[in-house]
Amino acid sequence: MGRQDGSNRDVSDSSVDDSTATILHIDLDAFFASVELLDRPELVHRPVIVAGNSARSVVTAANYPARKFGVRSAIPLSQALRLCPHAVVLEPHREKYLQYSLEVMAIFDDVTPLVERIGIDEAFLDVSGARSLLGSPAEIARMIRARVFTETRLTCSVGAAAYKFVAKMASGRAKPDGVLVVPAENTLAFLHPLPVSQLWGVGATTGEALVSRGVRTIGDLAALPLATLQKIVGEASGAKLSALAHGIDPRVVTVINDEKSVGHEVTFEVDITDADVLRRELLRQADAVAVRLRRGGFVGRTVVLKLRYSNFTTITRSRTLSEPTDLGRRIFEEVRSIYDTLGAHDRVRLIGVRVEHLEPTGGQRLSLWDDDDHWREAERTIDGVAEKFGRAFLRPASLLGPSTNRVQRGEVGDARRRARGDG
DNA sequence: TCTGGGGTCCTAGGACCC
DNA sequence: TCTGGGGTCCTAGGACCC
Repeated sequence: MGRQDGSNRDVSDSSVDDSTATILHIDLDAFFASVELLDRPELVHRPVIVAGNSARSVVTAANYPARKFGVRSAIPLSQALRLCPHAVVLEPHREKYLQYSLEVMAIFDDVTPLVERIGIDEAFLDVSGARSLLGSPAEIARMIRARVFTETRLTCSVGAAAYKFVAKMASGRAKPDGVLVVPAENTLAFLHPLPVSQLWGVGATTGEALVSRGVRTIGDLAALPLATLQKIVGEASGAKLSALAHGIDPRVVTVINDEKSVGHEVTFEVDITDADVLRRELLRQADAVAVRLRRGGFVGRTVVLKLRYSNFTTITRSRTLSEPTDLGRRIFEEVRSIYDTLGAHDRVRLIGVRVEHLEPTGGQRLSLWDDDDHWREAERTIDGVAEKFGRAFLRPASLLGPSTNRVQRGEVGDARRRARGDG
């Protein structure tokens, strides 16, 4: 294991046999903050926080000088500024982060086709097939880090291990700007002394439940009888956590990541009581969700409304449709109806729309129009026609005869059904 | 001085079917 | 006759991750 003594950031001990550590986890350091600092080099040594400009913002990212004051991702910005009043707060620029992300991921793709992206700033790489060409995992890690820095001026940290979650935990302990290699035979020696809260999948709730029962380290967790653990965290989670604590992780690096739901939500700057404002927001979100569904080539079967009230209690209400949809109108109709049946309610802090149970539309996406404004127009046309003449009107164009207004409208419905693969 | 927005996975109860 | 059990779908909530 490199860095056992915490003295060197890199794996310079050539006696370490790293040939079994073929899974790399690569994590860009303080990613959003680092990207912002590329344009503001004069701030590099000052505490910098990236957060939205709202009274209810939370910290999106913080650089290491800010972290020294206890500033962490996801804490309220107001709290962060109490911890570190002289921090510089910068607004996020997601498009820019995406560009850098693509650049970095392209470097990973040069190393191996087995790249599993995790969010915008992390990835797993299976380099078992790249060793003969590119060297040992530690050498590959060094090469990737050098390329990332040369090409983007961003630093990243790399964990190398025989198992995904060990690689993930190793990169966390290598941060910032470091490498940590955990060969297979060192897996348990690496894991067992660590606090149980650091195990991937153990969050605040589970961590507290375990510590309150005297389970402090991952070693303690491994010693806990499976049935006892399952009584605490449930059957599935118990089996998983127990396996991880024993250094067992069957997950492999997977390139394909099927999307299972698409949603949008927003927290208002002040709580809202006006039902019309909420309905308008639902319409906006339903449209945005529909655009993303179509862009991805999906229809969804279940529509979910999410509300968070002023006291922070959060509810969800869902309905499964008889036919899956990618239409903003249809999604809106459903969430508005759910919302309206909820009746009188408290002040609303957050509202959101999600569509689940996605299916590919089958066949290629409809290419009648290229941009979403035309799509929206088509939706309104279809729904307008349906309201006026009934759904039966939206039959395949072939049944309607030559080119009239009606036929064109019929074609829209037909093309949409074909794009979905159900007609 | 309260608590973002994007997601995934699991649990649990009830309906319903065999 | 008063009672089983498995499987699946649906819904609501919660833990967790980035």
